[in-house]
Amino acid sequence: MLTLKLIQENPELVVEKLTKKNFDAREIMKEITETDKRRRETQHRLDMLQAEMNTLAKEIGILFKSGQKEKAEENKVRTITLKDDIQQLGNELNELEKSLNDKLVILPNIPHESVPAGKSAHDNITIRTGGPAARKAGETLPHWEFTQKTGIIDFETGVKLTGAGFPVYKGKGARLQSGLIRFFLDEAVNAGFTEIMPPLMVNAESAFATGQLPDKDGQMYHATEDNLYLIPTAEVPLTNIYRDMVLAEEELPVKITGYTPCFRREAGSYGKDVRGLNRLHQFDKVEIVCITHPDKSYAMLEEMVNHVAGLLDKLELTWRVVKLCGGDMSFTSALTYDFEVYSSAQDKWLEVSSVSNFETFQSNRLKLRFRDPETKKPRMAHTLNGSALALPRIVAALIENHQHNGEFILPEALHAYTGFKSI
RNA sequence: GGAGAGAUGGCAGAGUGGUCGAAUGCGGCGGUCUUGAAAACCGUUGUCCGGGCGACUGGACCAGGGGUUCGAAUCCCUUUCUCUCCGCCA
Repeated sequence: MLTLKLIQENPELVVEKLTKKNFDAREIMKEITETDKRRRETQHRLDMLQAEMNTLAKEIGILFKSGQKEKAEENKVRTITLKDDIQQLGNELNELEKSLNDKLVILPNIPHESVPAGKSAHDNITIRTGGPAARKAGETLPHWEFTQKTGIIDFETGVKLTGAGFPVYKGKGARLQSGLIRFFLDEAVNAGFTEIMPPLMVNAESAFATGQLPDKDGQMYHATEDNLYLIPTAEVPLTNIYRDMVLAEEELPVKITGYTPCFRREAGSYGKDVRGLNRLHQFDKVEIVCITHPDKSYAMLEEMVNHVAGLLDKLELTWRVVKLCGGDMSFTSALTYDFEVYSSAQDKWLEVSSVSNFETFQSNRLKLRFRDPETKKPRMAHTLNGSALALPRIVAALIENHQHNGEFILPEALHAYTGFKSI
């Protein structure tokens, strides 16, 4: 959520910057400005009435104490209309505030100035590449064939147990999963992140604070009986740890990591893009989350990008980093880098990580602040997060790029984690 | 799941209808003293929303929501959470 202050002080700038996200904010901004103006006026009138009421009540109290009952009763009569007015204005104010909030919540985050204009993924800009040269397309089996042949991932049984998109990992397939998770966690801890094991379900308040609600309602599994949501990413519980907090400046930057399964309904996506591991309802991911001083968030973003690049290098995958264009960025992000790895078997780039700076967009909803030592006042911190990494497509890419004569040879970095070198 | 008790400022803890944003202690910050520090003493000490160029000023906030009352931290209802006991259980 954008801060009201920014909107009040510079509405034209907000409109202009949001055009990069292909979001026409003119109409909504006009409404916000008007609603805000009315809200302030109403607040002011209400405050005055309440002040009057307070004095009156105080006077009545004094009159009663000094035994002037008749005079007190006289004053009481005057409070009746005041009370009505206060009630009515209070309702008006509530409605204005609600209406204002409903409008504010619709506005996406303002993109960083370096974000390229564009409509779709085609307009993203590749800024870095790494890893070995891509293999020739078609040399290897796609992962869904390889995993079926070797029996390490059983999609059919997943369907039997739960439904499509819930695979069962078996034997070396399961060992590969748990090994990768520990590998990613170790790497994150070595890079200074503190490991957290959060709950896998969150309440609506948490889902709202990180922006999943109301924007992505319907993408999360919802346990209606208890009104809890299965987390679509560890970002939700990890970031919400710091909801409603004022941190000391020395506590920054916060660097935390966590492994969780992630649950996504993925309503409406079918077809060949969802084949095999490409899109699942439940998948494993190690997430990294940072909270920084506003001046240091972009340096942190680079650090996170380097961390992910290091992981992909150790896994000996062919990767590239793209800077997302305005049209392809998420609602909440100010700047996002996507990592993609090349799969020769599928002959395409698979998105395996997304690293973003949200600046104060999440903090504002989270009420996540730090105390500025200069002013001694709370000030909003910046939040960032990234996948480091999401497993399924990494597994797909590993299998599809590291086959030699029908055998999947694991990258050396994983040997200690899996206890075997090939499948 | 059943019975009972409770939720107050950064923390501990008073306050059971009026002048209470809230005693007191601890902590924090500033100062006096000191070569420096400690101790002692003095002062200060939340957040949010309005109004004002500003000094300053109005309002809200005692877990959340609703109610009673001229007036609620205090009374009533309700939700959530915590604790104790019982039951169940990995």
